[in-house]
Amino acid sequence: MTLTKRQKQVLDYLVGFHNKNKYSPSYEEIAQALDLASLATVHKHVGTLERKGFIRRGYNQSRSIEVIQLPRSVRTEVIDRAVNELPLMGRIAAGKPLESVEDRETISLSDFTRSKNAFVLQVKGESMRDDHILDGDFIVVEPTQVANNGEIVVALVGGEEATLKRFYREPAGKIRLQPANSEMAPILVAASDLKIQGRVLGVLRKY
Amino acid sequence: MTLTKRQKQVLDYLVGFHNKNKYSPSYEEIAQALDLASLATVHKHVGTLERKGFIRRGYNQSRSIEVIQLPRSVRTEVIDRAVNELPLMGRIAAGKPLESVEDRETISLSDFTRSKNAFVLQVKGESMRDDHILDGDFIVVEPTQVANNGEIVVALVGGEEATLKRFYREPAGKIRLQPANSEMAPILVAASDLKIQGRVLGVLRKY
DNA sequence: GAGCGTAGGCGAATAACAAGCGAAAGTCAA
DNA sequence: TTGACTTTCGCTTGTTATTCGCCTACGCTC
Repeated sequence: MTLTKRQKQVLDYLVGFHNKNKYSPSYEEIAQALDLASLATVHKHVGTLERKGFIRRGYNQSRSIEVIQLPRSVRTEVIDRAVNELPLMGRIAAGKPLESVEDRETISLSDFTRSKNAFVLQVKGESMRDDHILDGDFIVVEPTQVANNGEIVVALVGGEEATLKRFYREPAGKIRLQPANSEMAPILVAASDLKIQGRVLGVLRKY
Repeated sequence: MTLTKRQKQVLDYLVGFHNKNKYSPSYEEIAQALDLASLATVHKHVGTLERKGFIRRGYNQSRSIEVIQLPRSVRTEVIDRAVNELPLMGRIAAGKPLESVEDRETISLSDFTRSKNAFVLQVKGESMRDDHILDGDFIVVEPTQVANNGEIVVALVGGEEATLKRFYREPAGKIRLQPANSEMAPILVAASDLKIQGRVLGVLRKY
């Protein structure tokens, strides 16, 4: 159940009043606080809040309004969001102080996966350095058997060695696995000797 | 069920608004936030989100949109696994077929944040290229006013321009902001002209 | 490339509901 | 019984949601 703006104001007042006085206000007092001229309006608000389950009260009993505590699920929701999604505040180097941002786009790991069963590997070695993937970085990998030219893949050469390289088709059914490091030579293998394990969707780095 | 970019923006706004106000926005307010001229468009988006099961609402009732949270049981399996945590399968370039993995370590965004209120910025420009941070990368930023030598910081120079640079203290109360790009010169400023906005905890890149 | 489905969009008219009023009548506990 | 409350009635006036017709753009299939 949700509240409208006005209903929330009424509820807030009820909570505040009770916190202060340990008893609940009369309709007259509520009307004054909310600048209402008619008790009928107050009555309607109170009725609505009761119907929606935010308060309880005794029929015809004065000052009998009780605020019902919110269940924990609300709190959990907030925390879960905070942990798993980070707000995207904008772009940097645009020349602005990046303060007040109302957009509230968010980033979560799912933005990096798309397919449901991606996994992460930690990179060892410098073979992709010139592609800005460093020793210790984490790569998000989508399992697949095929790849397109130029994509970064995790591949198994000759059934033994797993490597991280860029993938290129060459003439005569050959595949070239190209490291991004001028000190390393490309690997040329027959397509039959190569088993692609996955394609790289993203990179994560932790300082 | 998946969302389009626009739909996600709408949902993000709904979540943000409700977190802030504890009640939901009117269609008018949604339209303004998303820069839409017609309420009909908002209505269609809201309808779609409802059909896809992300929100619930009362027919003809104002401000009645509720964002649906998955029950805890489902959440643990689906979200925590697929969305927020990815299995860490091991290290690559170690020479193994990376199949059978029993370790089941996981990576989640919270591994990148530590502090509770980190946020994300998208990098524009090439100023940190030699540090392997590229145009379009996302950086995870922890808000802070201080930094240590050599850390990458988001800083405001002269109250106007926000930049991403490495931070170094120099003699005589000067600060040097060092880009990681041989074509760019370092910036030297008095400490009083510099306001640090945050420190970079990590980098996320999406291909 | 024509045809089709879906997402995203616009404005304006219409329908529902929320919020308000005043006055009178009803309840309850001291 | 009385004073301090709460309920109820009919009616008005915002505020919001819904709907209709029509448009563009994109990706897919035949």
